[in-house]
Amino acid sequence: MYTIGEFAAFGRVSVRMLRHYDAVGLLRPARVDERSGYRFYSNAQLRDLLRIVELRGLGCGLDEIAVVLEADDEREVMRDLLVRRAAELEASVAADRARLARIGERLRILEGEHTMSAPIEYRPIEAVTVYAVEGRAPGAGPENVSPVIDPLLERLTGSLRAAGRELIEPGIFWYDDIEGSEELGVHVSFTADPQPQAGEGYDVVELPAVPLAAVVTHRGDMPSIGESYDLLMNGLIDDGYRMVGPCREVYLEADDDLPQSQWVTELQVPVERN
Amino acid sequence: MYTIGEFAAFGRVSVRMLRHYDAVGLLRPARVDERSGYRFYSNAQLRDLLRIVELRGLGCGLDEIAVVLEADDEREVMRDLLVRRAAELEASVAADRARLARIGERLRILEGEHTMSAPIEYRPIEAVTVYAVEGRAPGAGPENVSPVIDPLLERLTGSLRAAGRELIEPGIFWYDDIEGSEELGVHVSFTADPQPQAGEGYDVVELPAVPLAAVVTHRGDMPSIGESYDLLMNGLIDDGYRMVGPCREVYLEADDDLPQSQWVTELQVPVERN
DNA sequence: CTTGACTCTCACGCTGTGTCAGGGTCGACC
DNA sequence: GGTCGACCCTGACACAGCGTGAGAGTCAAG
Repeated sequence: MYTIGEFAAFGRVSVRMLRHYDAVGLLRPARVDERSGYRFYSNAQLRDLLRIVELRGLGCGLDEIAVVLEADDEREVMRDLLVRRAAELEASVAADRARLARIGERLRILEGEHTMSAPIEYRPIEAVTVYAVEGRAPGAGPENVSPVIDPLLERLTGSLRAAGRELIEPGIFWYDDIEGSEELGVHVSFTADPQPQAGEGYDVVELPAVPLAAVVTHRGDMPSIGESYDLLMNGLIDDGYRMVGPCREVYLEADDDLPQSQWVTELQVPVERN
Repeated sequence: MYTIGEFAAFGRVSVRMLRHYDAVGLLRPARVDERSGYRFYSNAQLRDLLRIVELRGLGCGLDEIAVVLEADDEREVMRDLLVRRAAELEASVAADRARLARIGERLRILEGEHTMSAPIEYRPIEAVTVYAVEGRAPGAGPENVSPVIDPLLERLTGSLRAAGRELIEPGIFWYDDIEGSEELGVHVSFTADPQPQAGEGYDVVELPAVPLAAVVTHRGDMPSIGESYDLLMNGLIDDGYRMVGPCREVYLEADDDLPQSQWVTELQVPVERN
């Protein structure tokens, strides 16, 4: 029998936490003195405590730990928990890495920005007809969108080749919000023939003319395109415009045999004067 | 001027959050209708909103973001924040990696455990005099302790060699709690000469005899020693004993020219019968 | 005028932990 | 037997960032 203080010292846990574990039913003291309310723990419970501190150290939730402690086949449940937790950790590491990459990009922007001006043009855009495919990204931001783009592009080029059509530059991507969903609609397209023809695996879409758009030309690879987006968004607000429609990316020079650092992409966003 | 709903859609934030940002003073609406209480946002604020969602996405706290938005030299402050955040993320990734490693180890134990029995011996241990050095680890667990061990070992072997003494096997490590601190005392030692002699850079310590200790022999490398500790702790509780003192590790066969997989280490923990 | 979409405030929930206040209990020492 | 210091008790508030819900007011279109 240990007092709560001794017991806490064994597990290197705070007394507060032992009381909390009692309150939530995770680890009830073996005996509670009726008169004083003092908690007493048995050494059989030391084992549970060690489990708890270990699993907590791995970041498992108290409810998950409770399941393990109460399980008939502890090993089975424990293994499940650990495997699940490992998956979560992998995901967390991946997310953090993505964040680090974005921070790196932002820092580069920050260093360069004070020498760069914002060469934003404001001009109308003509309607254009394209062959397009559509997908969905789980959210905004490059980390969500990039992995969706590639398969879409594959699908589109595949379908167009199968239909015997040439790829006509420029490629045009655009994005739109989906009603009542967190997702982002992702559209990948190539310019259509003069007499557009429907076909299997792609849609014929007419992108409407835009009376006024803010346009910026991005020269460089795709990972750094966020830089140009940033410039565009901030610039148009500063210039007294506001976005009124979804954004388009026009790939003016983006051959596969050209290094990405030499690609030229136009970002177009419909705006209105304030 | 946008209503809260429109504004929320732009930043892909929930309406709830915009109200929250208002409440905590992070992003106050440009205008609030006196009669209805409706919030209205200007497009100049769109820029701040974009900053907020971006920095939130990177995991920055609202208070840190507030500092950036209110800063005179935004770029300066922003860079500081990003650099700091990057460091935090690195740390977080490292921590998660460590957790993953531990999970891997646990899973290995779990798979093996059902074929292994717990060959724990219970026997007295004689007093022994050693030459020792002492350090501190920031907490329990191999991830805290390992990085402390190596420098201590270097220091001890260095001092003993400088004093012209041979290293007498076995090496003995032990750990003890430090009063009123989260830290763990870490002691590294080698057996002393028959007539122990004090010297520069090491202490002469007599490890007291232990009336009864639970002892398990660990055969294998150091990373897997947690497995044996686990076995020992759980085994002695099951066998009806309890820990009454700090743990010792005795390195019976641990020459540097022996592969770690063939090392033999004895774990000794003072116990009492319940 | 009604209806439906939107907005308002206020409030509680989650997690795991620290901390503070105000008061009992225990054991040792005088 | 009294006193003191170390320990323990309960209960409450705080944290960060967001979800959810209740009950009520507002706005614009039909």
